[in-house]
Amino acid sequence: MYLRALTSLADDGTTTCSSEELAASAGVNSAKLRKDLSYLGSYGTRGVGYDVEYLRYQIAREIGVTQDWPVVIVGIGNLGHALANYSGFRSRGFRVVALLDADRDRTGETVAGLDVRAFEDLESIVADNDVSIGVIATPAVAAQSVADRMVAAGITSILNFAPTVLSVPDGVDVRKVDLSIELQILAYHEQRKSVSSEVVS
Amino acid sequence: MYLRALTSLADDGTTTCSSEELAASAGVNSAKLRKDLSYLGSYGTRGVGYDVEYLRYQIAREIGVTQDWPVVIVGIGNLGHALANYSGFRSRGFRVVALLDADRDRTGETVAGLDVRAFEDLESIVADNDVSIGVIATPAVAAQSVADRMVAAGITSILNFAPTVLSVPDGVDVRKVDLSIELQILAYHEQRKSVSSEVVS
DNA sequence: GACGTTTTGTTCTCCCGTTCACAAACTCCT
DNA sequence: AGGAGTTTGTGAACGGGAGAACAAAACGTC
Ligand SMILES: NC(=O)c1ccc[n+]([C@@H]2O[C@H](COP(=O)([O-])OP(=O)(O)OC[C@H]3O[C@@H](n4cnc5c(N)ncnc54)[C@H](O)[C@@H]3O)[C@@H](O)[C@H]2O)c1
Ligand SMILES: NC(=O)c1ccc[n+]([C@@H]2O[C@H](COP(=O)([O-])OP(=O)(O)OC[C@H]3O[C@@H](n4cnc5c(N)ncnc54)[C@H](O)[C@@H]3O)[C@@H](O)[C@H]2O)c1
Repeated sequence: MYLRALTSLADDGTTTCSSEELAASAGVNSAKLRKDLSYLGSYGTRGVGYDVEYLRYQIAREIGVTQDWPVVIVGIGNLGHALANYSGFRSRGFRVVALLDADRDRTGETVAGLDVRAFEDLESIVADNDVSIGVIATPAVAAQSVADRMVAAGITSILNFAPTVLSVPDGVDVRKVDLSIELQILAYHEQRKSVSSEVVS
Repeated sequence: MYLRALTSLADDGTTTCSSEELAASAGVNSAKLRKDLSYLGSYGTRGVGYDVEYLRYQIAREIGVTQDWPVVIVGIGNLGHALANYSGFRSRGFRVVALLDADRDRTGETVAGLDVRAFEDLESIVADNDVSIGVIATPAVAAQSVADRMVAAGITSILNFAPTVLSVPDGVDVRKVDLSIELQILAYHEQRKSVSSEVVS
């Protein structure tokens, strides 16, 4: 989030910023921001603030997005199409090297300038491109088996969009994005709002 | 997550489950699960476990997804199309009542059986359908102004996909889904893995 | 009806992230 | 050069979530 805020400040032509300003753009408390940054090193100047470009680079280096990370996307349906077409990944240090789908009808289709390839090609693509990050956008029932194949092929980080809990060996990271649950959380708070207003009225 | 795990168990024909089993399907610790459920009430039976269907209904009721929540999606680009076509929302208590876009070329297009309508129609759609949840899938530059319009129209919960911090009045909930940050988190751990293995070798 | 077994509900403790608050460090002005 | 003003970096206090552990409750068996 700080990286994003800094990039945005740099685009606006800002060269220097205080922890207060940066915290405001990132939407957090300034003390938290300073403590977070202090774990990376002492990149600020007391009485002055932080150099936007310098700090931006330091954070990018710490995260590891100064290099380009190759990524494969498996499951080129509704969501897979959107992800493949998204330009924001490229500009933030990620490069989609392959789109894979089990459906023979989709194989050969071209999405965002890339051919959709057969799921069987996973192993060779991962090996050839040194891919360590995989995205799962298949239906939930297929997700675990896709994850297993990914892990066997050498992928060690998975971003999962399917609404299912994946089990993977130690050493493999999984993050999941669950849009239905996000909506349900909103609905819960929404319900509580209307309940409490009913009590008032 | 528990709701999803219970639905999945119910689909498998399971009628009763222990906290241990349910925790395993949800991917959490069983003590945590029991404590979480205890906030809702005492729905289990000691020595037996939980009745799957009964507990499922109780959680759904608590969250507020026994009723259908009307939702509007603004920004029918790559991501908006995917969201509109997603059937999982409907089955989890949400109903997409309108798709809105500022681009006149998109207006009139039909996506997932719904006409894409002009962004100007927001106020009347929200009022007519009693919409309280809005999804933002526009570019980042437009997100804040869309959010402002939503709030003015009466929406009080926003799910934001644009990579930007939204500021909204008190009483309005915002949740954001940031896919680039998810990938960056994976990349960070990935980088640390390779650094530590280099030290070993 | 008493006893052993199973499983929940809850207490207690630990740990970690967040925030406050302030000393240290830097700049600028006189 | 020195003092006033500003802003960082960090020690200390706070709060809350997570897990271990156990008492209470239900069930089955004899
Ligand atoms: N579309 C959304 O907006 C959205 C929102 C939330 C969650 N999701 C989740 O994301 C996932 C994908 O959603 P979608 O709408 O794109 O579904 P989809 O059905 O449109 O696409 C799924 C794709 O995966 C492919 N596939 C199926 N099994 C496969 C396998 N074993 N190996 C490789 N590819 C396989 C299918 O051929 C298809 O192209 C689902 O799990 C869904 O629940 C989607
Ligand atoms: N596509 C993805 O997979 C993906 C991934 C991560 C994040 N995002 C984010 O989601 C958002 C949408 O991404 P996308 O790829 O669908 O972009 P897109 O450009 O394909 O679609 C954006 C849509 O929003 C509409 N729009 C623009 N300004 C508007 C306004 N003021 N009011 C209403 N509609 C307006 C445009 O006409 C367009 O149809 C972006 O902020 C993007 O950063 C997308």
